[in-house]
Amino acid sequence: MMKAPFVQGYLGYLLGQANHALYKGFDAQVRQAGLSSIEWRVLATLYDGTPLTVNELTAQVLSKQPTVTKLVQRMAQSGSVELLADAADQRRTLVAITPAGKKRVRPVVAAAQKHEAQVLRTLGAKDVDALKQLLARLAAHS
Amino acid sequence: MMKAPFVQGYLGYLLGQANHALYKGFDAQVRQAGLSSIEWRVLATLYDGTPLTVNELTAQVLSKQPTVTKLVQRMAQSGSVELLADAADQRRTLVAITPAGKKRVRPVVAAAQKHEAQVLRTLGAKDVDALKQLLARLAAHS
DNA sequence: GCATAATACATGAAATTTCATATAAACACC
DNA sequence: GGTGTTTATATGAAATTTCATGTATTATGC
Repeated sequence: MMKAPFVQGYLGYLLGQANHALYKGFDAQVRQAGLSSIEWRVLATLYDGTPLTVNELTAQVLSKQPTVTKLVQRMAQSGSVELLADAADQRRTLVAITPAGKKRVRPVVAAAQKHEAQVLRTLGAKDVDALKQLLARLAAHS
Repeated sequence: MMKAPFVQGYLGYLLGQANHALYKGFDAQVRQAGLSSIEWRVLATLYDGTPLTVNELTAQVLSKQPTVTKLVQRMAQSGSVELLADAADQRRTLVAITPAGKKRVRPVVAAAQKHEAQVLRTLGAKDVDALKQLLARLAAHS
């Protein structure tokens, strides 16, 4: 009997694998909308919320600050987002989704919701709920 | 009362956030060992298992094949891994961890286990177990 | 066994990400 | 209200990643 490799039971590994598996399910939709995975994350985050600062967005999209600065500059060029000054603090740059950006992600958001519903049916609503609770707790204090 | 933004309840988002939060906890250890996060994933995956092909490794480290090809070439230069031919299939390249590579990750693996134990105490063993089960199911069919 | 298709990996050029650092605005305190 | 500190973002150069495609090897159907 072989001892299971270290990573197999490691929480960080399992999280990564689950995340990857889930994303693969509709990566195709993201590409079809002409988006990269990180652009998808940006637009999904801004989709129905208020504008965020570069720093806030950095935390949301799990990347580094210079990456996000340049990413949103490119996305502003392509018209998906708009960069605004913050009157209350001139150091900040606010990032807002544009109507064109919304239009572009809308089908992907719909696909994501559909995909989520599919997972919900597969795993069962109760378990998905439990999973979300646990993930939230993990994100909160670890 | 404000409607919660779409992403807040989205499973993929929660997975990403949890993953990120967990990793931040010992990112410092990884850096201290002179590793990037992806090099850490490679070495953790190979740590106590058998050599893997580039393709297998690609799935494990959640990246693209050319990325992994070049990554392991650099890591072979730096002595952390070794690239071997597969006698059974000459198209394949096997990637194995070297003694030097093991030595370099060992403290990080230890830190990871310690960190995991910490999370276990915080969330409770039972819940962590449930979480792992659910993640495994999610990774299996989504 | 030969032709064709499929698989596994490598590679060059282009795009993106990252690190280190710069800049500029707000804050703290005397 | 000036000086030092911290915070928020930008930027240049270097490193990495990605896309498209190339090459070599194995599998398949005839």
